[in-house]
Amino acid sequence: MVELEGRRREILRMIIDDYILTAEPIGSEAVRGRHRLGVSSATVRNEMAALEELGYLQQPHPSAGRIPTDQAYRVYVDSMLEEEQVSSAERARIRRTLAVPELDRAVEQATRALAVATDCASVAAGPSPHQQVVRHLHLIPLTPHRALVVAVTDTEVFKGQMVEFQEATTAEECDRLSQEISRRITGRPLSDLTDRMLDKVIGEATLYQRVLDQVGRLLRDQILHPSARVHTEGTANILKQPEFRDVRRAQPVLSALEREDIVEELLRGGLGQKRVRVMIGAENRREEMRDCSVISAPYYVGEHAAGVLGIVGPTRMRYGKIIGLVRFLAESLGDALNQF
Amino acid sequence: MVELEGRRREILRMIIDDYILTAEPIGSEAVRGRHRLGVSSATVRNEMAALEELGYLQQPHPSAGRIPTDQAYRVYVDSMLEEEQVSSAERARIRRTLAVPELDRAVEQATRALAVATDCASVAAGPSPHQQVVRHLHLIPLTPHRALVVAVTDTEVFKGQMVEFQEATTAEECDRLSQEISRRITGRPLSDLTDRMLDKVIGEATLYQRVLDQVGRLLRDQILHPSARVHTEGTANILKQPEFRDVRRAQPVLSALEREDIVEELLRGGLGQKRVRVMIGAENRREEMRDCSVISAPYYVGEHAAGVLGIVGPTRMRYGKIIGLVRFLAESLGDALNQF
DNA sequence: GTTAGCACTCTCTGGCGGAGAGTGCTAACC
DNA sequence: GGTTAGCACTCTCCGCCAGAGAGTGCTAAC
Repeated sequence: MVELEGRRREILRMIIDDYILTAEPIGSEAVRGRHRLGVSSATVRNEMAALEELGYLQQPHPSAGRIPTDQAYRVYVDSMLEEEQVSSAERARIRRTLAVPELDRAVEQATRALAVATDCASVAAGPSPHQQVVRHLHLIPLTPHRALVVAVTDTEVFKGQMVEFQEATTAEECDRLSQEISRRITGRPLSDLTDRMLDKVIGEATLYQRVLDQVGRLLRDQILHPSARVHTEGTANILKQPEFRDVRRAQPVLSALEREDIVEELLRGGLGQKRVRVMIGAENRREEMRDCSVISAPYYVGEHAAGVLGIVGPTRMRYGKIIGLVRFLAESLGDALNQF
Repeated sequence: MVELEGRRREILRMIIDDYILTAEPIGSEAVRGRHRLGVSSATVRNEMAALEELGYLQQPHPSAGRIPTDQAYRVYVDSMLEEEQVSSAERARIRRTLAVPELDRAVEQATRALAVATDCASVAAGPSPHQQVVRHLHLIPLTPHRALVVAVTDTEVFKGQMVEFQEATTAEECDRLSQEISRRITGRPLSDLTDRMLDKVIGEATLYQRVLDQVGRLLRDQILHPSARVHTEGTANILKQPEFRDVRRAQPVLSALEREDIVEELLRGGLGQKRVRVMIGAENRREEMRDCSVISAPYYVGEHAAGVLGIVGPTRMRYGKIIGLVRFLAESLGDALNQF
């Protein structure tokens, strides 16, 4: 990729800025007129032709203005962006909504706030399962044949599931069993908890084989299996964008956003990143998302990235504003969670 | 409303049947041709004019065919419908997906199955909160200052929330407190659990005032507050319907379906109904839903209606097939839940 | 009561022409 | 050499029109 310098670079920036606001192809005269450029439209035209040659611009049809390519958005985001600060009024408002006593709900609130503020679909993934450690595991006896098993991880997520005893079991037996399982499972990262390991734990208490199976299922399905940890909000916002006025374009995107596995896949990469990550158009692996950008950021609990949140919108989006918002929400959510 | 008899009634039925399949206005010639009617198109025209006069048909524009009104769908559903049976292969397939060990997930699976089978948006509301009784309430000590409170209702729903102690509390104290609260709250319908009642319970244990506040919040916000109990699936299916090819028509519907309070409101009435309820077009109170029909049915756990599930689709939908499916899924979900 | 026939109305489609927007190219200019 | 004015060219968009097609309501005859 060729480095852009001086005026040419400025012109590209103007075109992207204008296109983001208007969603209309930008012509040479519009560039010269709206911004006080000391050159004629013919000169701008020459530059624009060069920018097209370099792969930064494209024409929807031969005599229309130009629109930015994914590559243009890429340099725009990487080196032309003025990240907008979130207004202090909005900061305060958002912080208040995050003051809820539970991780899941705080994440949900953050997702919602993001959807409202950006007019995009907003997504979040909860704690990355493989780094989690089960801190507590309790069996709560309900009837002689039923109990509720509750597991709490180090990131304060808890999950429960009903388990059934084959034989009647007293509350005391249940307590004992609870402690027994707890002793072997807690403090150990869930990523270690392969089926084999679980079998070993189970082997020593064959009487409660079935209960242990069920506990294992809880851990695997509800805590390890990450899809249940995805939040999505504001997908209908996608329809407000002019590029998705055509239902046939919008439908695949909305369908994809309904699938937790796809959302999880979109966000997964963001966890490794230190800060805000921007995936533009075809940079997203998913075919359905080739007209969309995904902006995501991990949120931290203590030192480790507990999860990711972000937005999905058209590639033509207000990157400056939205990156600022995603960054702020990731930080705020982290702050809120750290208060636990 | 005038009773419809004989041929006129048959013609209306044909028009509705055809329109449901084609989504195109139906003309007199089409009615005569597709079904072997022993009369000419002129006669059909006379009948159609009468049906329009009576409010059953309308013309999108003066020289188009006719389409059914909400009123037409109403008599269609009430008295012309052959409810389609769900194929035994599909019955088996759906029953398998519902065999999960937990109410919430069974409801989720049922909603998903419904969305896939009907190509409509599918919604469900969990157990009606006011009829619920808390059966078990446990405090699980995590640290000296934190515990997880878990409540289990008679419909096997459980919810948890973190609570904080102002002063360090031992596991034994925590257990004692747990039993104390449990004794006073369990077995009592949640609808009795007004703020005043809660205060009375709390009054006797002022030391743990704050914990009790938090327990109260759990019960009110998570179990009483029904919005968290709404599932929605397949909203993007709405976009597949030709009547929603125009984004401006689809957007309000999708936005409404994203709001849990609206979905809950749509379903609420269905709980009282003994069986399948069909709300057609403007029969729905919500302005956004005037182009949609909602078909819902309560599912039973034992003798009492535990929740409602159903679909939202265009008024032009295959009522026969979908009513059959909703009925079957409500029954199957009830069966699945009764096995607990 | 039913039907054939017909005039009427409306939509839909394709073609056409002009306006408008934007371009690339060329030649002149600094 | 970079810049610019001018111009021909291309393409979309819009309104217009005409013809085809669909469907109707009305009338008069059966």
